[in-house]
Amino acid sequence: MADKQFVKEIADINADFPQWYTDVVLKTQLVDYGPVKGTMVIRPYGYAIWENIQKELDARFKATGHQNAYFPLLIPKSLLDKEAEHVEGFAPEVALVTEAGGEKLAEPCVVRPTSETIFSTMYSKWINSYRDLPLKLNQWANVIRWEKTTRPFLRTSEFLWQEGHTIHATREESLAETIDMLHLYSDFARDVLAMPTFIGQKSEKEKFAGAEATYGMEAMMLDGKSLQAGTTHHFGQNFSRAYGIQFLDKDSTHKYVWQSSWGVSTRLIGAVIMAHGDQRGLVLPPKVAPVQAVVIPVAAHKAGVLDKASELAECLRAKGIRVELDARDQSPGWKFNEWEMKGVPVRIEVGPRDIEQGVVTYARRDTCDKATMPIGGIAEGIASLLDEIQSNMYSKSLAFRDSHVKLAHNMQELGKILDDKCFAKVVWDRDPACEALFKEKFQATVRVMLDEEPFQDVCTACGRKGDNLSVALVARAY
RNA sequence: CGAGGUGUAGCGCAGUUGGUAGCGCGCUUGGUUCGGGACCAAGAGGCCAUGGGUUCGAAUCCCGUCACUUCGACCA
Repeated sequence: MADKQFVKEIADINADFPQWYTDVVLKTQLVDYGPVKGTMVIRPYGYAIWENIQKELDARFKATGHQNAYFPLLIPKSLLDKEAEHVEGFAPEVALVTEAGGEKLAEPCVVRPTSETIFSTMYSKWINSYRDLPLKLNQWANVIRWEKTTRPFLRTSEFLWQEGHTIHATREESLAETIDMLHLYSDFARDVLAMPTFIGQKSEKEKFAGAEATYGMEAMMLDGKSLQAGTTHHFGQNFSRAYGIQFLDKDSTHKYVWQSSWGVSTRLIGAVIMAHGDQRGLVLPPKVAPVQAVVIPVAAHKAGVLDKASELAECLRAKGIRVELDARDQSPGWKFNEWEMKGVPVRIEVGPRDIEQGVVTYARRDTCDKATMPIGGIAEGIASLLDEIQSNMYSKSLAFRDSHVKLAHNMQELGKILDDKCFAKVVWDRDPACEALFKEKFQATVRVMLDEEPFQDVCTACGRKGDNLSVALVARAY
């Protein structure tokens, strides 16, 4: 429940950011811990954020020729075992079902940690001809990965996500899909989550188990740590060979399909919280906020106030704004704080004074500014204010990010940059030993390799020249 | 899985050298309030995480277990 102590506890968000994060997700009633360790109960307020993310993303998937489907939660263990690298990568974290209905199963099933194996199995049955390709499916589902340590939204044993699995006749097409989806994600993060991201290829070490290449979208959190907010994978023919997904091509020969997969999860909610929050709690971008505007009557007992407030709420609702009328019997100040903590973008106050002057008082969450606007045309006014907040939040995030990225020419600089809670751009010769050095010295990792020209001709880590130099983003990460 | 921390009312905590349980918030009822977490009054709510010791007596001391949590290693 919202309380005074909470506002004090998070007074300095930089002092203990992870703690602030945990407090805020629990106390704003986004989630509770589940009875099974590492699981979370997503409460309605938290789930509504996910629903908004789903709605926006799903529309983008459909617009790019994808369809939704659903595949089973339980996967026979033997299916998982077919792709060697994949099994090895996921084995430590799969949950295994060995018994059901009081009897031991003939073959144990894994609870899906991801669904490449089952998609591939079905694809092998469905695909005959090049005419069946491409096939671009997505599913909204839950998966289970038995992680060692967990944090709500960022890493839980069970999480919700979407996973797209596509198969194509050619390598080029499948690679293009992988890259296109990466951009779809980062556009989505920018336009909907108001969150700038870095995109690029993952290092060999950070690659998805079984993939030929993995691409990632990294977002900067307010404490200067990075969060992987989405990934896309190009599998080449690794899975199609393991699962026998073949088609008869125009040239009358059998060929293996080329495959991609991509996903984002409820972790995006965590990303939004950690990218925009402040001392008072959540700050939600209007496009994902469960409640975009809250109407709070002031002196509700006085004649006409409650009527006016509910009339206003109705007017905003008619305009398609997600609005809530808070007519609870609490003092206005109490409500102000609660809704601020919950990150509602706009608060509208209606009191006798406003009514008399034909205005409403509003406060925007992103800047905490308070002003008035005329009651006439209120719906249009609030709608455009929401747009303004959405774009302002992005500008603010972008400015923050850009001022927290620095070039590291050598290891001394890199250490300093990371300690200043910034991201570093390094020049890297792609030697795993250099990558290991980042980790060993600074507990930092190569997040992604950026599509940029090297800013010097030697590797930041080892100082040697090389013909394989690329710019990489190095940061400490969640 | 390693290292710390914490388990006492729904939440946050106090509880002194051992003597049988308290505070704030929240909740219920009634009343006054209402422009930044209002006030008064009356209530309800506890196997002090758990199992074993020590003791006349344990929330308190000792040992074990479990849970949660933070930091590292691993991952969306």
